[in-house]
Amino acid sequence: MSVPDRIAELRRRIADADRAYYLLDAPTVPDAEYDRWMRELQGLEAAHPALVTPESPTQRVSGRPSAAFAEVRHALPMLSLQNAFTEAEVADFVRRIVEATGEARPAFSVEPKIDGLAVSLRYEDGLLVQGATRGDGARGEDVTANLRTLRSIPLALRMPAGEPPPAVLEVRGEVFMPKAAFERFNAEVIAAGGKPLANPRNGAAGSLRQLDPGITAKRPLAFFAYGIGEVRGFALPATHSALLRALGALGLPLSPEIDVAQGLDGVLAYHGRIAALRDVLPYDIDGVVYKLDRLDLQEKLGFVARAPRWAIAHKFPAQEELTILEGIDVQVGRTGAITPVARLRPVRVGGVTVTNATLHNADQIARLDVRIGDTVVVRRAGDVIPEVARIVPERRPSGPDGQPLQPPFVLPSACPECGSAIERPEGEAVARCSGGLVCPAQRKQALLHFASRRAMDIEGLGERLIEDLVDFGPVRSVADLYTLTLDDLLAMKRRAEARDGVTPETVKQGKIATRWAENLLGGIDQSRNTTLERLLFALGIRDVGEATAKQLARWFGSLDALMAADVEALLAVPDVGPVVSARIAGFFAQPHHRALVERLRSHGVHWPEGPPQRTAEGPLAGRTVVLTGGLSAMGRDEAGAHLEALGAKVAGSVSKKTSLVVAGEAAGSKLAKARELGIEVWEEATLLDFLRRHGRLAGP
DNA sequence: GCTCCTCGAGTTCT
DNA sequence: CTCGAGGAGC
Repeated sequence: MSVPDRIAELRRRIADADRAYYLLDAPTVPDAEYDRWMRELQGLEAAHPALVTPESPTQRVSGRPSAAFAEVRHALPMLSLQNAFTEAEVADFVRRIVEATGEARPAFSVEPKIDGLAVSLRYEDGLLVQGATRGDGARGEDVTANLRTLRSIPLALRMPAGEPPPAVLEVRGEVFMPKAAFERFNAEVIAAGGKPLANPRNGAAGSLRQLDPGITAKRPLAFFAYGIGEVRGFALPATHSALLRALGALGLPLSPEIDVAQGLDGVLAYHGRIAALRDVLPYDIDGVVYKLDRLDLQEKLGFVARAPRWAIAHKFPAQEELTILEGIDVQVGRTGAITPVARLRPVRVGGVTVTNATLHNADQIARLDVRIGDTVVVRRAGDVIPEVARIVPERRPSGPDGQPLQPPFVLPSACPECGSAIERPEGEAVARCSGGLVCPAQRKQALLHFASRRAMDIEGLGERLIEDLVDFGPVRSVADLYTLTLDDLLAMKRRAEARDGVTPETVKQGKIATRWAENLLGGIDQSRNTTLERLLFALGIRDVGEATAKQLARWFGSLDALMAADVEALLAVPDVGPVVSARIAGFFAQPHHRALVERLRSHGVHWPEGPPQRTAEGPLAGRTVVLTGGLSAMGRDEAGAHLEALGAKVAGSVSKKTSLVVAGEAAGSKLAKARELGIEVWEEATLLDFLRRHGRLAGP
């Protein structure tokens, strides 16, 4: 056998073995044999460098660490999917498809929704030339070198003999870390004294973003294909399921659970079947995906705001786990609100480790009847925030008499931070510390709020620094921030470090260590230049949030006009009723609040003032707009500011009164609601076009 | 007085 | 995101 033939044979055997091992999970050759082939191939290639090709299995690790990842523009955007959490939502989805297509019982290509990260593989003339992350859907990162190290990703498409490869074939799919491989990998890392990966999903994402492909190569990653992007010179079959089979024939790995289901009952049965398999599947999933099978019908249905109308992700209900409630702490908020927080024995729920969960208030504790030591069900609801769903009464620790060891939990009657009485007004759910700004916790929260991005936006002033400023520095009220000197800050730092028993870095390192203090002073200085609405919000008047502050600023135009307004004048402001109006008037009636405002002014805090603006003007006057999802060209705030400048009222939630919804990337429940109510929806491009036409944006 | 809309406030983890 | 409660309209 000639050397080129032998090389070709070895490459084919290795590729087949890779496929069997990673895709079919059924090794066909012993590891030793595989290693022998690989070594032989490496030897032959070393002796005949001219025969080395990029798609040879020896070339998976290119070895050259890239400095950073280049940006890749996807030829066709990588789409997001609508989500459904209930059978009713799926029924709606199927009904819409039935109505739009006239098919009584449409066929769906169905697959598990793998919890990994989406990538796009670009094959040109049959060879893998580029691999990219999803990014924002339009642009991702070039991670070709890293993806090449995945043994389940073919470097070259396996074409049937005599058939030419497609000129371009972009394959979309999911990179993930199989559960068993994740456990094995972490066990090894821990044994070696390293830091384990948090969960398979993050492990996969982190591995792909390694600058050194050599590291990625050591991570047990796998890939499943689920769709395509740009295609040239490749005859598309009639259905999505046939397309997937075709990808499989080209050597691309597919989830073995892929199937075809007919109609609503079919997809729901599939959902049930996969949910039952969830724990035994070798990879993490968070739901299943239904795609209308016929490609011609897919095209007919089209897209809404970057999500196809012909596909939906049917998510599994929030995951629940059992753990032990080790204690209940109480936190004091900016308004004095007392919030009980459950301290939990750390538990992994839906991919993240949960140690805290809010218990909201005393009513919630009573409703749940949680006691320290109880076994509780922790759930990650609404995708993110963990909550204690219920307790497991059978597991409550009890004494020999059968009585619970722990009494029911009662909120303390004195504030843990300042000792002031905790009061709960009749009929209200929240209890509050009565200490006001005497309470250090409230003072710190007030400062944090004042400095926050949406208020005065003081860069460099975070939670940690505020702790020290209040405990060891001269800061008692927000106005004190504007008289701070470098010496104050360094003295404060020394005291804080002395308490912590740290060698004073300020002394040790001299000038370098003053950098943070200079940055903070710079941040404070910049915040002097602000707007009336930011200042009003920053003052932290109860029930005056961003929206109300904006209304007040517009209505009165100047701070003096607002401060001079009585309860009656305030009632005339939109969205201000008796409660809020009394709070505002009450706030400014207090001499120390008036003095605070004067101090801020005299220390250079300033903002533009103007005449009252009590009516909206512009092309969007009278329209209420809601922004949802992520925009790529600008932030949501920025878009909102543009819309307001054109006369729109920008609201936070969708209702009958909403006249327009702008849906960006990964828009969720608000978009769904807008559709349900039949409200006009714009995608980002429409918005940008509109802004351009009204002179809010330059260029095309 | 009832009901629907909004807004405010608080929260978790990476 | 969710809950509670204020505002506004009927």
